[in-house]
Amino acid sequence: MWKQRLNHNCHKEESGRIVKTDIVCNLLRTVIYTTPEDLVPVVYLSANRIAPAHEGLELGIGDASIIKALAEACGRTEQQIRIQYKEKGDLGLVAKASRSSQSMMRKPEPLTIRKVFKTFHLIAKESGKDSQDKKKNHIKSLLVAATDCEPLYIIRLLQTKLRIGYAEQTLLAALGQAAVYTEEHSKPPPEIKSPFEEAAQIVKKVYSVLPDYDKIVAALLSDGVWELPKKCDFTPGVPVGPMLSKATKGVSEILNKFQDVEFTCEYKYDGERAQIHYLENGSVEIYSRNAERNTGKFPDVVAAVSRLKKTTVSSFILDCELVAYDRAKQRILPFQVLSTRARKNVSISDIKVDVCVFAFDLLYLNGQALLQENLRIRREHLYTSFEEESGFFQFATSTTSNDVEEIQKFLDQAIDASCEGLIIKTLHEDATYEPSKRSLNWLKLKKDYMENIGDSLDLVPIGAFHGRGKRTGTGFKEEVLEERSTSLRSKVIPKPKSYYQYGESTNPDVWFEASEVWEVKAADLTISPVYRAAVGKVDSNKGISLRFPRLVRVRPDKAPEQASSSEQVAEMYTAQKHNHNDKQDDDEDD
DNA sequence: AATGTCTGCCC
DNA sequence: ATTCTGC
DNA sequence: GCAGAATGGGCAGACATT
Repeated sequence: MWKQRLNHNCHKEESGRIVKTDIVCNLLRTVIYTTPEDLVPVVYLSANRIAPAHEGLELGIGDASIIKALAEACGRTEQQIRIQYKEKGDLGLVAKASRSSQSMMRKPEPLTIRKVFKTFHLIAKESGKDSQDKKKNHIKSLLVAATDCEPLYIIRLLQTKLRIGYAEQTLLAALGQAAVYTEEHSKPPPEIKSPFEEAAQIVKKVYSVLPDYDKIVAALLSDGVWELPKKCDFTPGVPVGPMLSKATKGVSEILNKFQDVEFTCEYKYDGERAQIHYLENGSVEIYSRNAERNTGKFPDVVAAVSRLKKTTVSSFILDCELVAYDRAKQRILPFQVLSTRARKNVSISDIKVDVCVFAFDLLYLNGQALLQENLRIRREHLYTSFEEESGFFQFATSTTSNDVEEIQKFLDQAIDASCEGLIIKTLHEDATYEPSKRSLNWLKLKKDYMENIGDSLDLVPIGAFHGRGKRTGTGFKEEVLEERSTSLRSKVIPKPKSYYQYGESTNPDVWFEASEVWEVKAADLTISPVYRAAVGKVDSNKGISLRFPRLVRVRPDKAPEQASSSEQVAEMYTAQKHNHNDKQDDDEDD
């Protein structure tokens, strides 16, 4: 009764989301008709997940462990596997090409979805001494039993990189469509014109407020897709997908998009997104942008919101940014400082980096969902539900204006206040909270999105790593990438020049002669434990690196000698608002 | 006990 | 995080 | 415009190794 085979996943050659959705839809229909009890594992594997994000279950397996398992399973050295990985650019393909050398007395049982899913859970649950060996052995057992294209997909599932143009949104659509086909419970309501399309939207929306396949699959099987929103609603205690924003290039684009509607501008704080659930029974949970449970990392935040909620408040869900904060100097601290905080089972007395909550939205209050309310209403509830306390809990600074110069000025103020920029939100029109949707409703404006503004450096490529896919992603269009690759191929040198400065653990696949100049944009400059640009200028041992680096353009008009100098890089670092500490100077250059 | 490697998760 | 690409 | 797949820096924590 549980014979769904893993190689249902072998649809790499198909192109187009519609076709892929149909294929998965048919798989799901088959499972629903034949072995509905398998639908949960089928859906999880198909989503390339093992549990809801907020449950914190992780495989704890990466390329290194996979290479080790692969080497043992096919009787080869790790080095051989690594070389082949470089050739093929895909560990799954390496697995597929390797025949297991494990001598089996008997052919192992064929793999089933259930078996694979179960094994993934066993892998996730191994911990403590020798756990890495145990995880590796679980992987080997899967590889030994795998046939046809199964090794390929087992490895890719373990890497969480299916790379077949198929991911969560396609699964959700397929799930909705399959439910329409297999509807036994109720016909589509008469007002519904395109049931497949609408069923897909229903499942996506439900998943965005209740990201839990166990619950959704159970409800689909028992009551059907048209009842799904009633059975699976937003639930306090379970994280909602946080509303996201879209990048814009400048104030004029914003005025363009929000021509005749009222909007507000808020500081965009540089910290960690947090969704704080406070339930009637007094329990508190803090979730990250990606729905990870972070409660144990922020006991100070739990205390702050509990203390600063007004007495009329019995439950809430708060959307906010947690920002490192120096209470003595009343200053926001950089993200890099926040990231040094301890993460597990933190005691308030051990906290070394204080945090201020900057609150900007309220999704739930005293038993009532606010998601469907306009921002104006939600924000009023927010303001009346909490007491501000400097350095502990503050409302995000905001202003309401549609004047170009005022907004520009407000952006400058935000940057001066150590923020990344602004978030712009409508107050009435399209102003409901849309979980997970990268809708137009929220726009973000950062200096580094604006042309000719923000930090931009002229850099010389001196080393490179081989990519592992067909396309690449940090400012290189395919054509430019091809050009640069061709041009630099003739500049490859066997060893780095004696004057190159690089960390011991920096081992590029190829080194280049200094030959061309690239203009690179970044959001920030940071002190780096690995890179050595301008080493000694700002920190005696560490260099400077870029946050969110991307290629803007190649500068054929510039020679390597005209690239940004160490002095310039150090200056740019020091010029950043945060970095007005006092440090000494030293020697050297790039 | 100290150091190194790997992983997950922030941005 | 940002950016690019096929649909 | 959506969805997916590429890509970046840097930190703590868990284990493994020395």
